[in-house]
Amino acid sequence: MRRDAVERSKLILETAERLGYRPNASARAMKSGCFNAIGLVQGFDVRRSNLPDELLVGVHQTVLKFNQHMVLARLPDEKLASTGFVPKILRELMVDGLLVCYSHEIPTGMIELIREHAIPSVWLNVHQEFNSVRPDDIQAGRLATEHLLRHGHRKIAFCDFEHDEAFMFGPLSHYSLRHRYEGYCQAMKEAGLPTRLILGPKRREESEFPQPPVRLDWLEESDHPTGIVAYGGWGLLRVALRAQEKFGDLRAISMVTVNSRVQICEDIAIDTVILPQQQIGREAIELLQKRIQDPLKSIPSRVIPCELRAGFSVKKA
Amino acid sequence: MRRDAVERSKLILETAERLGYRPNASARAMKSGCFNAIGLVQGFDVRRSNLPDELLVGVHQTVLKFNQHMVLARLPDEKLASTGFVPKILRELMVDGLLVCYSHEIPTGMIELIREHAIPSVWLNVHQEFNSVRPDDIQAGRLATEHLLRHGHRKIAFCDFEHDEAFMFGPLSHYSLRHRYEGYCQAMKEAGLPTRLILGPKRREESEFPQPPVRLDWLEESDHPTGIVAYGGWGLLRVALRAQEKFGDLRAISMVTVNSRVQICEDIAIDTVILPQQQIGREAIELLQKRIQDPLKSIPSRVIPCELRAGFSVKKA
DNA sequence: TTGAAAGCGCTAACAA
DNA sequence: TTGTTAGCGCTTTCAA
Repeated sequence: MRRDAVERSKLILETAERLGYRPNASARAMKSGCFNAIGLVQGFDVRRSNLPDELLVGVHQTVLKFNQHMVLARLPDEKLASTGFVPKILRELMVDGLLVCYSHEIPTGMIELIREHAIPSVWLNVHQEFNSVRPDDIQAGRLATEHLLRHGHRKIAFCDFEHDEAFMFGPLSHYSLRHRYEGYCQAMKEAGLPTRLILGPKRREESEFPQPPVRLDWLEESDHPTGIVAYGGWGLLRVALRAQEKFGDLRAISMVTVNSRVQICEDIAIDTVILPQQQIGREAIELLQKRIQDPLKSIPSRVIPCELRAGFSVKKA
Repeated sequence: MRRDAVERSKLILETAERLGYRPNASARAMKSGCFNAIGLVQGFDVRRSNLPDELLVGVHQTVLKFNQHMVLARLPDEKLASTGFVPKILRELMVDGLLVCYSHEIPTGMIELIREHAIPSVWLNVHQEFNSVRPDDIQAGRLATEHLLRHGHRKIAFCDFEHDEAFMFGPLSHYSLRHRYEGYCQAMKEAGLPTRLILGPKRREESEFPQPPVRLDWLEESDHPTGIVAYGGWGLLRVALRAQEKFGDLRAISMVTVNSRVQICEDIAIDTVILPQQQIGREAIELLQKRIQDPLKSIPSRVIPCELRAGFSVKKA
């Protein structure tokens, strides 16, 4: 009997497949009351809501584990600012929760819109106490600095070649810049060393030309820094090339940066504090499951530590 | 009466909004028989299925117009190769059509899997006669070459610093490389000039270090090319730097490349044949609508012409 | 003009 | 163990 049943169910499954039967996800959703879907909300502007590939990989892997799928909602930034526009993903019921990816200049009303509609949501890379996941940028700054200190450097500067001071301490900058700088300052203070902040002229839109030159004047000082902790970006190449010119060595200035992956600069792999993007994606989805289960309960944000990956851009001082 | 009805319906809509009512997309899908959703299928490996941001923007804009949303399916490449694994997006009914983004090394069985399940689909950036959208890479190669010819160059080479010959003419390379080369050859032949192909040693994985050096030996020849058409990638920077060293001018060798956007190389905007990614995204979605309406009818692939955007990397010969 | 009901495909609960 | 049915939320159709 039992044996019979097993065989029969097997036959049924085979026949179903042969006939190309596929269960209807909508019907199942309606019955079960949940969509098995997570919405990913971001803007059209990449810089507003940058989503590194590594993070997406983490997200997809985890979503797969929960047998969910992702619904992508890329929202037109201008329309969102204007009155009354509500994107489809908020207007209709179609996902169980939202992953919100706005790190810079979050569109007006986005936050209220999401709260009003009471959809369980988790934010990526924003500095808020609850319901978000982000890397520990303070620790990242520390790690980078301590790495240079371990190599005997004493004159270490923190550099961001792409932003000026007004921007860095203004309302439009991302907290990660200030946090990494803070971590750098902490490490320097603990080592009893003075801090130094080197900022650049503000660069223009990426597609614009010409860009203002990267600030390299500090390299001309007799007592110039021997190591730098960089916020990111491509300025490091210019530093290396200038070092090549001046000291005959691309690696004359030791450099550490913070990034999602190791960046190659003139065939030199940069020593990098790796942002744990994949893990961030994973934990964000896991956090979101909890929020879906109990939408009213806010959950403390998760702050994920970073790891240093040594390259070839740091020498003994 | 009529007036009354209008006011009443307004009141109802307001109340609905106030109470946070949102129609259930699944219920609607079940009733209407269509999901108003497009699935985007890609692999985890970025190089296998690269999806430039511009293309996604075009896709999202168009999908918005049709009141659809995107479902993202990132498929684990290994599992797909192994027997029996069928991803959720194919296993269940949840989208009206698929946008398939595999340009390189399409996983075994992916094609049959999609055909077997008979889901209307459009492929991106593949060389097939029906149901795909891609840029006109032959024309791209021509445009780049003609641009150099117009500037008086006669010794023009086609370069790809990242692949060797075995790869280029082997089964694993992307058709776009051969097409761009073909376009280059056509233009040179029409001008009565000899062609020259410069390939590099194969580069290793992006994250690996060190990379083999870019081939620059041709620059040492007395009769070296004065202009190059490049397939893409970062080799141009090395050429410019070598030109700087040798001729005291970063722009001594005129360079044109093909890319989704203008690339800045040592503050020089490269003359670029722009791949019309946004339009590709748009047309792909439009094509997909037709396929959804009539799934049995194959539609000839659309080949989108490119445009040249002048920069500062081409000088009169 | 307004209201009731049927049915989309599925599953969980219930009856045979 | 097996087969039947109710109902998820929506829209369309039909009846009042």
